[in-house]
Amino acid sequence: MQSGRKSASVDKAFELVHAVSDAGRDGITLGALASRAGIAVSTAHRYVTSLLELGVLDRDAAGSYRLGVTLIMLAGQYLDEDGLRAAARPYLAELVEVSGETVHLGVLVGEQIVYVDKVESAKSIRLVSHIGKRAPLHCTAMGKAMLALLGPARRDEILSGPLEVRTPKTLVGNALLAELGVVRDQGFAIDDEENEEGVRCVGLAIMNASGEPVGAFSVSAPAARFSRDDCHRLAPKARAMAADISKRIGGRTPYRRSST
Amino acid sequence: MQSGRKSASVDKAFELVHAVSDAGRDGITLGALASRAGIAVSTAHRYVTSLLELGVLDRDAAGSYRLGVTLIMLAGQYLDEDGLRAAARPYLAELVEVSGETVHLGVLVGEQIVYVDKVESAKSIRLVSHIGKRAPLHCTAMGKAMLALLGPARRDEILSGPLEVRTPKTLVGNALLAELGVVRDQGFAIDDEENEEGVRCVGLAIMNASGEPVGAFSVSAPAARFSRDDCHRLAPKARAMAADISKRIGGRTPYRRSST
DNA sequence: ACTCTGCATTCGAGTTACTCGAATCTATTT
DNA sequence: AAATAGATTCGAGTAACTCGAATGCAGAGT
Repeated sequence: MQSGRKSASVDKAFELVHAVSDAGRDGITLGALASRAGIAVSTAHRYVTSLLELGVLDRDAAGSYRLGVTLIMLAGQYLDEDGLRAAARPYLAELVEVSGETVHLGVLVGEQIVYVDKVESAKSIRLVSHIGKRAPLHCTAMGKAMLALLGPARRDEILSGPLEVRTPKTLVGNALLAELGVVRDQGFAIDDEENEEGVRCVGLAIMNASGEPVGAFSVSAPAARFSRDDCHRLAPKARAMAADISKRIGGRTPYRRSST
Repeated sequence: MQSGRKSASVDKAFELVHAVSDAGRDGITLGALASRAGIAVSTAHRYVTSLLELGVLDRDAAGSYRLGVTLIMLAGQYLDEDGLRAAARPYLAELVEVSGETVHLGVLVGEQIVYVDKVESAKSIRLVSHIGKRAPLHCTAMGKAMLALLGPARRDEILSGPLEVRTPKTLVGNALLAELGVVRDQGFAIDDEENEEGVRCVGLAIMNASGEPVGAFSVSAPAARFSRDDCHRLAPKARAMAADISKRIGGRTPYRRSST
């Protein structure tokens, strides 16, 4: 095998980083790391040495490996430079104003949403959430808004995978498929306690120039004070925003096509 | 040259990532990237191919390279697992309550602070700030709080470097050194518009078991409504918190030693 | 319509820097 | 003091890397 077109070292290094990431709060030892990543201990050690020096990984008091602060710095840089985020910010802020609830911005990554921005409402009950957190597509407002606009092939590929039933109200199978039709028609998605009990959200997708959904935003609030009607009342304004944001990033207007 | 103790590939890959990070909002081309990192274009291409596939880098519409969302996911994971952050959270929240102003948590990385957490005040004038953002040590409340507790050798090393004068009130040279003495004595630092005009902060360091400052927290507010007296009024409570947080992460009580 | 220019991508020869298992070192536990 | 678990170093062998040059591709200029 001569020169492939990518770097095995880089791939393995990030496999290690992900292994550390997956290890969670307790960290992980070198040996465990090596076996998870499927490489020899001594090799893993070599990589880890570099990653430590770079600050991508870190060691805790017990000597276990953790993620390092370099990741935070890079992520901060990413957020500073993210065009979608910059374009969406003012709209999100306005949406918090009019709704009085917390607003999130997410991007589509593989079969998940990654939260990249959040504007919190002044109200006291804070929904715990993190920038960088991931969430599934099928049971969130942002996710369903994007799924509804995805090409049928890609969409079915995602829907055919295992879909976690997170609450009694989570939709899967044909019910979900039907729901996506409704989402496409009305131009927004409602997560009616499908992802987390007691939390209701409205979500809308943002499109790029090729007409693919690249991200979405949502308004989330405790179900007790945020009814389905509230969602519908918010929708016209939010739809105009989704169109504006999409235009700002050079994309198309979402929800303007008929599709299977 | 036989087996060194670290991986050249990993080092170079991250040099590329940093080069992309430094490139800023406009992204960067492969050629420019290669020359900045000091490697051949074809080699850079190989690395970049892997980094793209991993989502660490991304390409924009124009084909320029940008940072990718994988960094956000990893950073989110880091924040979830960060012990200091977990230990400090409740205190920071309480500090926002009592002060009514925005509170930040930062860690010491090299000669800079990296912000890892923020709890915003309800008040409307929002100080723009980002998790992941970096700030210098010599002209911030967090930075001075940590500098004051750093070993003299390390401290002088940092102070002897070039120190940016950011505002008319920024302290450098002997004035700064004297100020650090005051900080050590009183157990907290005040940034009196030294980093940014119109912004005043109180900062306190958090220590690890070896007695080194590993992080700090600060209360920041518009100078107009946050006087030096306000800072002093807040100090006793904040000092108790710094001690508690340090203890929680297995560290010593800060500001309890005499030093040069 | 054609060429030019800038950049991305592929290719192939040469060799560096990687990979692995085993040995050694270090720290913690019994 | 011995045992255990993990980190670190070593050395032989070779896979995967590096570089310059060639090729491919798209947009700008004439």
